[in-house]
Amino acid sequence: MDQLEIPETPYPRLAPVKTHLQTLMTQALRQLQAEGALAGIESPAIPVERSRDRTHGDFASSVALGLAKMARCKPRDLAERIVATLPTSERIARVEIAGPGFINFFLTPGAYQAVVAEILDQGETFGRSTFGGGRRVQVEFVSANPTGPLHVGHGRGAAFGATVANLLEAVGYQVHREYYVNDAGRQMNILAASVWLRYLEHCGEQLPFPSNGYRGGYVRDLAARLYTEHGNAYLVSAADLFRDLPQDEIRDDAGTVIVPGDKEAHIDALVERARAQLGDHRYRYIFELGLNAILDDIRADLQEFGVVYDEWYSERTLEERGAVNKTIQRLRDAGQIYTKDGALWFRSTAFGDEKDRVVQRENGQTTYFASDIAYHLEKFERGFEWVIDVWGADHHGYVPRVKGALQALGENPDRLDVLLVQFAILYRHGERAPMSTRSGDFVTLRELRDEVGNDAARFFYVMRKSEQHLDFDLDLAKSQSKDNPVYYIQYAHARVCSVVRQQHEKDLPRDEQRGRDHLALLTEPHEEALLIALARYPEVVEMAALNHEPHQLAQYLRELANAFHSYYNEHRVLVSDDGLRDARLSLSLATRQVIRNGLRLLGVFAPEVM
RNA sequence: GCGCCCGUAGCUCAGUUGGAUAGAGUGUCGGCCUCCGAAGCCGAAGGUCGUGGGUUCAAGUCCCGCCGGGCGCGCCA
Repeated sequence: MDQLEIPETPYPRLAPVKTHLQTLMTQALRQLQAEGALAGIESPAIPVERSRDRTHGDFASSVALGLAKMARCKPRDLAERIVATLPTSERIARVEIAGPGFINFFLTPGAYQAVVAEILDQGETFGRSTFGGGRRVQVEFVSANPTGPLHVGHGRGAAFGATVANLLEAVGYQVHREYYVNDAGRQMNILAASVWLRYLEHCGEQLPFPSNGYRGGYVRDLAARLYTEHGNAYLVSAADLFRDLPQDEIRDDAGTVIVPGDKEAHIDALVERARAQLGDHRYRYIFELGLNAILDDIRADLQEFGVVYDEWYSERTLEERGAVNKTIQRLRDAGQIYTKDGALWFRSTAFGDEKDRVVQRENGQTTYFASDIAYHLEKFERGFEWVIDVWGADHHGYVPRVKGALQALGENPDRLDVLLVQFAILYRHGERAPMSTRSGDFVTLRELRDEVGNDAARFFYVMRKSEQHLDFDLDLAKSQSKDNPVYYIQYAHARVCSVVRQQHEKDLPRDEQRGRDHLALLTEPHEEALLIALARYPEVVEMAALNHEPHQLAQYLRELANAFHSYYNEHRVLVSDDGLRDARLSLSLATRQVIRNGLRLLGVFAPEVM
């Protein structure tokens, strides 16, 4: 499993120029060692990074600062010796020592310009790498219970998970995208009961709708559909139905308890009653009706959002195979199960959890946790070397118990990474949009997509670090101006397309080879800045992928677009000189390619015209 | 109370895994279209990085204590 870990060295696999510099410095250090200096020092990882400040060159290394103590000399002196020993390279214009002992590298113009040809050669594969070596990683995300339509919170998990998956694929992992469908659990029974109760109301029955039932409008819609298609075939007396049930908990609109009760016991009993009164066949029909309608809606919603899955994994199939009971048995065999108060408990405290957890309730039902253990165990058994779960941050307390269970079963919990995504808060006209799941009054993902469009939604969702609360400004997402980063980036792409159209309209000849032959003419400061931005792309993709940080890519694309807009504003592409014109067209096309590649990873469309 | 996450420009956020003088966008103020799309560009102003210690050549970044905000702490999922 070691090979799956993100390498300890902060510089796992770097863009060609960086590795080139590292190689040169490694050679220099070896040379110094051969000469007797730096005795006893193991060849260290050599830090090289892009300089923040242009006066510090293009790349900087702090090796000398790190090794000075062991070498027992001043950092600047060590830097001097390394630089003096450094092999020459045509990609390096000059090397300087600065500050406390940094080694600053200044690249030759040719080293910048080469990236244009590289991008044009590689096309849509530019920025991809083989870092992952084809290892199989599973990314499970969204996995919302099919008890209602997706809301805006799920949307962030969808955009984030899909982008993380795309990024990992881009750096060479074999990615399996999966949605875990909770189609077996108690919540589904509650949905079925809710639909049926609304149906009874539709038939004219009076009844106290349970506090734990699903109240969304879609439940009534399903109930109405049941009535339209089957009339009174599912009608029973509501009075009989509710007789002698455990007292429900009743609250007023403000959420204050008016009548105390056990809402869980109430709803469970109600589900049982429903089953008994309807009989297996009719009950099953309503259950399936609700499940299928909602799941179809979720599937379509995500697909329209550009989120596609390799597999929709059914919890029910786990149960039907007996996997849940088998897993509990395995935990029991491992000595980690005990009985208390009639329930079965997993001793998760033995694995760092705060308290032990129930896997089977007193009434015999296995818990959500139990099937989740079975599911995660099965992920490993299916051959995934690395498993990533994307969860809402409110589930963070759940992490230790799942990892603990895996450990108890002899699996390595480090093979599971749980990425937590904070909620998104919608703002409209500077005001917080109401968002309450309790009453069923929430903004759905579909409503959001309809309002701001898929592109803006995808981009805004991943614009911020996932563990950061997201303020989603609806008005900004809809605006078509530079204020809106999505339009800003897309506009840069469309602009290049427009230049190409102009070139055709003006009948200006273009020769790709001539463009490549004249890349050396790209020496304007704006051109240099753009070339550097383009060269950074593979590094950005790699860092974004390995750290699970799509926002890095989003941020980068804005910077790249800015570099292009600035250049475009300052210089004409379609100049009369053939060589310069073709070189600038090549640069523009390379920019378009990178924007397109980056947006694709984010699931955002790259338009030719806007 | 305990645990996890977050405190960086008026606002929304980055900050290259510990590097050099902390950066963008937005907002405010001021400039740029006879010229490839002004859905754009350029400039100015704006900071005790919540706070107090510690670690070291070097801390916004790592450790500890406070302060403030969010979430979690069910035989719910």
